[in-house]
Parts: sequence; structure tokens; C-alpha cells
Amino acid sequence: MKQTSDAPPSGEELLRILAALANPHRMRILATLWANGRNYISQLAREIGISRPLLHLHLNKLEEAGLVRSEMELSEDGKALNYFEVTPFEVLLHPHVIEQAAQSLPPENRKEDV
Amino acid sequence: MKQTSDAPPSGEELLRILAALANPHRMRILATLWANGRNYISQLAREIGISRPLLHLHLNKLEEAGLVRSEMELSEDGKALNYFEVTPFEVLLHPHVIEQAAQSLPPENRKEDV
DNA sequence: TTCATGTGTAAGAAAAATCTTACACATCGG
DNA sequence: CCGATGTGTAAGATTTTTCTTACACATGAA
Repeated sequence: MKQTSDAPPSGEELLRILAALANPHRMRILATLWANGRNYISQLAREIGISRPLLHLHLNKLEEAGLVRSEMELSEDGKALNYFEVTPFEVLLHPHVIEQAAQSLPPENRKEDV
Repeated sequence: MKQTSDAPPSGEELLRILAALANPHRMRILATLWANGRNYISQLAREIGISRPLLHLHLNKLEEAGLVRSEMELSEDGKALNYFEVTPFEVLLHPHVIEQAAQSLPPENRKEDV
């Protein structure tokens, strides 16, 4: 019944989450989905006021980070609509959390590695 | 005695913080400073294994986001050392926090604005 | 003076992220 | 069939971020 507190994210996971959130469009997208509930791409694009391909790209980044999830659904008139909704998340940003996450990062180019 | 819980960051603040943390080098820099305590640039560059100008650049980003602070200090032998240390921070990443932060973002290019 | 240490920053290359435009395909309804 | 709606994605321009290299300046010790 894992619910009370999420396991601390790995370095890569945390990086993906941070990069996904560190953009005004994606921030607004997530905020809109959270405030107004699930919605499909074309409609959401109109509401936010950005092009559909651009929204598509941003939603992909959010989904890869696990912050939203999508589901195909048939509308009454037979259109295939791709609905997105926020995946509830809760990540604490604290120096100690960063320290832990950094330990699982690949050992990066040291001077000796050359 | 503001200490118990920080005020929720504005959209711009949060964006700066997220962008600052969303980078493996800067994550490692912060982690090292937190684990080993304050240190000056040249020494930290050697420990982490990146060039000093590059570290300088990353430390600037971290400082602009308010995640580290710096202080000039004279060493025993008279060198001016720029010491950096982590500014303790605590930011909760949650859909509702994002929603609040997004409200203080500039109204971005709508289709109508053209 | 010269060398080793520290500081800072500017210029340009290189890489990554962002955004637009255009195309392709599907279904329903007139 | 055709137009309006939905889906996806690829190609290329543009912008931003990242990184290297090089320079300039300061101090203490040999």
C-alpha cells in the first residue's frame, strides 16, 4: 500500500523530472491539467494558446518524466482523442535529497579519464 | 523567526531553481558542497574534475537561483579565495505547487497577441 | 623577476532545446 | 466526394545552453 511517502528518485529520474518542469509552457500545461482536469491535445492546445505540434512535444517530455499519463479514447462521434491527465507526484527538493540522487549519476568525465 | 516552512516560490523563482538543479554537473556540485562543506572554486574544480571556468559558470547559475552563496576570504598566504556553500532550501514539488507558481508567470504569447 | 597560486571574464565552437511548417492518415457528416 | 475534426511525426530554422580556450590581473615565495 505504498502511498504515504514516495521513494526518493534516482539521479536520472530526478533530472528528467526537473528538466520537464523547468519550462514555462510545461509548467502552465501541468497547471491547466491539474486545475481543469483531463483533456485531449487539440482542445488543450486551443485553451493554452500554443500550436498542437508544440504541445505534443511538451506533453511527451512531461510523460517521459512520469508527470502526466495519456489514454486513447473514442469520442461519441468516433474521433480518437488522446486524453492527458496529471499523475499525482510529490518530490521534496532538499540538499540532502540532491546529494543522494547525485550518487546514482554516471561518474562523468574526470581529467584522469582522458 | 521564519523557519518552519518556506513561502511557496513564485513562478519565476521556481523556474530558476528547477533549471539550476536540472543539470548533472550542478547536481554534483551541490551534492559535493553539501557533503564536504564549504570550499573555494579552484579546489572544488579539482575535486569534481571539471575546468575552473566551467565550474564558475555553473556556480553562478546555482547562486542566481539562491541555492548557494559565496564569500570572499583571505587565505593565510594572502590569496583571495572565493568560498561557496549551500544555502539550505526546501521546496516541495507537487501539482498544486506548480499550479500556484504558474499563476504568477507572464501571460505568454497567445494566438490573439499576434 | 619568475613561478605557482588564486581570482574573473570574454569570444567562439559545439551541442541541445525549442518552435514552426508541412505532410500523412483516419473518421464523421453534409 | 469534400470539409471539419482528430491523430502523429519529420525536417529545418532559431534560440539557448553548455563548454573550451585564451586573456588579464593579483599575491606570496623562491
